[in-house]
Amino acid sequence: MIERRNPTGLHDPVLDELGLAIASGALPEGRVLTLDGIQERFGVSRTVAREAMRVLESMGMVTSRRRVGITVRPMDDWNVFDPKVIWWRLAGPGRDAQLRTLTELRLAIEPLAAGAAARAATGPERARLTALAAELRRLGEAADLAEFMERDVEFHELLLRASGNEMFGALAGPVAAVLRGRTRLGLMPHQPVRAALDLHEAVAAAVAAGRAAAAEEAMRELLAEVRTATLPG
Amino acid sequence: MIERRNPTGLHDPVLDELGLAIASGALPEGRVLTLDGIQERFGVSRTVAREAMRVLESMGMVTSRRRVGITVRPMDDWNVFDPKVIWWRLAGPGRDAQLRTLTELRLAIEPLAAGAAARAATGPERARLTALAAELRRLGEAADLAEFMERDVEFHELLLRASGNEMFGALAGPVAAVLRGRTRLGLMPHQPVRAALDLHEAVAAAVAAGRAAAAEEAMRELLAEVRTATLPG
DNA sequence: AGACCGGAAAGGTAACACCATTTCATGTCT
DNA sequence: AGACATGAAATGGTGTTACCTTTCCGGTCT
Repeated sequence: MIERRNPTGLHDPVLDELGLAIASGALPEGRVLTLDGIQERFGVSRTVAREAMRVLESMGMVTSRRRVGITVRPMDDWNVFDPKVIWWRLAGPGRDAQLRTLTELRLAIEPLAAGAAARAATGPERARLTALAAELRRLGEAADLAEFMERDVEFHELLLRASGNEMFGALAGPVAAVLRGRTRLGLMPHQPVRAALDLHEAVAAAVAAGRAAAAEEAMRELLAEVRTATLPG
Repeated sequence: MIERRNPTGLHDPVLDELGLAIASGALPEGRVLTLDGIQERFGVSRTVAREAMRVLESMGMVTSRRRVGITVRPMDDWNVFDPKVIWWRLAGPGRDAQLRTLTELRLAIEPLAAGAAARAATGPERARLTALAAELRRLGEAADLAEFMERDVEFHELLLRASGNEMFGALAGPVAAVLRGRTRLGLMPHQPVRAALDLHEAVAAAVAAGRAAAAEEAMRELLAEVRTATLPG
C-alpha cells in the first residue's frame, strides 16, 4: 500500500532534475542559471522556479544574486547530509564516491551508536534486536540473500534509532541505502560469513544486557569485514 | 567581525523565526499554521511566506497539505544535520541536548577522520596541522584561553576537512560550535591539561607521518577527556 | 582612470483561477 | 427515529500572470 499518492507537486520534479544535474556535475561549479531559463526549460511559472531555487539555495548548492543570476556553488558548500543530496549523488556518477564516504561514516558512527543503544534502548527495542539477530542467523544459514538483506537493514536502522541520539538516528536512511547498494552491486559474499552472524548476535546480546563497551567492540568487529571489503588499505 | 550579509533578504528573518519557534518547541509537533497567518504575523507577501515554508518543508520540519494548512512534524523527521537546524537547536532550550548529541558525534567521527587525514591530507595541510599543534602548546602553557580556543577550533576543522571525506568535512562548522560553546559555558579547564597538549602534537605528528592507526588512536585518547567531562557514565 | 548611466536579472507585491479536502446539511432507506 | 449516502459550500494550498523595485555589471563618456 503506497501512501505516496500525492498527484501534484509541480516543483518537486524541477528540484529533482536540477539537484541531480548539479550533483552529477552536469551543471558544474560556477555555472550560472537564470529564473527565466528555468521557467522555459521546465515550462513552469516564475513562482515554481523560485521555490525550487530557494530550496537548492538552502542546501548550499546555489546562490542567487541580483543582476547576475543563480550560481552553482562548490561541493564544499553543500549540505552533504541532506537526504536529497545523498540520493542525487547516489543516482549519478558520483555514486562510488558517495558509497565510499557513507561507508566510512558507518565505520565511525555505528560502534558508538551500539554503545549508546546499550545504555538507552527501550525494552521492546532490545527484544526486537535480539529477535532480529536470531532471524539473521536463520536466513544466513539458509542463504536467503534477499530476505537477509532486509532484516539486516532493519537491524542497523533499529540500532541507530535506539541509540537515543537523533543525529545517529537520522543516518538510518542513508545507511540502509548503503546496505542495499552493497548487495545490489554484488559486494556481499554469496552466503553471509558465520563470523558476521556471530557478531550480530554478540551486538544484540550486549545491547540487551546493557553492556555498552562490549556492544561497541562487537560492532567494531562486525564492521571490520566491511572496512576491508570496500575501503582502500 | 560580523559578516553583515546582504541588505538582508526578506524571508531569511521569517525562516529563522519559524525555524527557531519549531526547534524550541514553541510550535509543537502537530501545530497547524496557515500561509495567511504567516503573512500577517510577519507582514510579508504570500510569495515570501511560501518560500520560507518550502525551505522548512525541505528540512522535514513541516508538511503542507491542501485545505488543512502547514503542519509541524515530529523531530524524528527533521534534517538534524542541517546547519540551520543545529543552530536553531543550539539557540533554544534544546541547547544542552544538542550539545550532548553533537559531542557524541564528535567522539564517533574525529578518530576516523584523523586516520583518514593521515592517509589523505595534502602536504600543506600536514604542515599546518603540525604548526597548529605547536602553537597550541605555546598558548596552553601561557594560559591564553581565548586564543587557545580559536587555534583549537582551527585544528579540528582542518583535520576534518583534510580527511578527504566531505561528510566529515561538513561537520567542521558544528564541531566548531561545540568547542566554542564548551569554553563559553566554562566547561573547559582554566588551563588546558598537559596531556591534551601532548595529544594534539601526537595527532599532528601521526598525520604528518601518514600513520593512520596511530592518528586514530591518539585522537581517541584526546577525546577521552571530552567524553568523561560531558557525557554521563 | 574615474564617474556615470542603461539595462539585466533577482526581489517582492498583488490579484486571480484552480483544485483537493474537509465539513456539514440534506435526504433517503430501513 | 437513526444511520448512511450524497452533494454542496467553505477553506486553504497550488500555480499563473502582471507589474514594480533594487541591485550591480559593463560599457561609455569625460
